[in-house]
Amino acid sequence: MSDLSAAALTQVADYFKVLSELSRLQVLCALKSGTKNVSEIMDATGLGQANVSKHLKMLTQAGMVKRQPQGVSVYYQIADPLIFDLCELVCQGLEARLQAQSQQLQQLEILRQPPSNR
Amino acid sequence: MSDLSAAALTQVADYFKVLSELSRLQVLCALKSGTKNVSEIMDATGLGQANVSKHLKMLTQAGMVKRQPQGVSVYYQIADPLIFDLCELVCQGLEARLQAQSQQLQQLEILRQPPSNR
DNA sequence: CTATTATATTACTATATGGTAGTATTATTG
DNA sequence: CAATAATACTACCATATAGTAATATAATAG
Repeated sequence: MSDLSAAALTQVADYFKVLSELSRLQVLCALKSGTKNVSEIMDATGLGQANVSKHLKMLTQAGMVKRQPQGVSVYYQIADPLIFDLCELVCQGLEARLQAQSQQLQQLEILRQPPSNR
Repeated sequence: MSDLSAAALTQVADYFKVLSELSRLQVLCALKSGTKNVSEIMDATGLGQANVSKHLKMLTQAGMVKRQPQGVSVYYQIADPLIFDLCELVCQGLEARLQAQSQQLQQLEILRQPPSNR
């Protein structure tokens, strides 16, 4: 757990770090429906050009996205569908937690009823 | 993809962000084998006291870890086993990528054989 | 070759955060 | 109550990084 896998854990942490920014998740979501070039990604996400370019570089280096120049523009596509499995799992977890919280709130509501007699 | 789920994507990003640091993954791994108090976590990870405390706070707020004071010490345990499923998936993905890379290296090796005759 | 368009890179600022020393808080013991 | 031990909090520094403006590079059209 300590020495041996510290390097491995670092790689896992780095992978998660790429997925830990709204803008990059937006780029990935924009590519979920299919291949897009940089301009199309900018339109889909509303992010600036330099910004999109930077994020795409990170995503490419992380192996999550594949880059293919085509004429004057460059098309990108999802290279690692695992990403969406991960997001799906996290969403399910968050959803479950929200439901639990709303249940707790309901119970508080019940307790908050003013005493009917006394 | 754009407006509606931006808030949802932010939550997903925040979740990943908690998992995107080596120290926090080390804390989680230390807790994988069972409940531990802060001192034990410090021993297992080699992290400083204030540092562990801060990370534990983040992990608790993210719902990944459960806090239970017991006498003078405070015990923590994994509250969300999903974490390890996520790490497992990422590890598998990284492993697959490494294998592919080593395969590519092998092919390069073959090409690098010096011409036997001429 | 020149102009134009698409993308990438660089330099910079503002912000966020990991680590740590010092201090505060809380529980236990005598 | 005083002393001690375990944990939490605060203030601070150093570093990393998201966003952006300006510039560079590459490909195509004329």
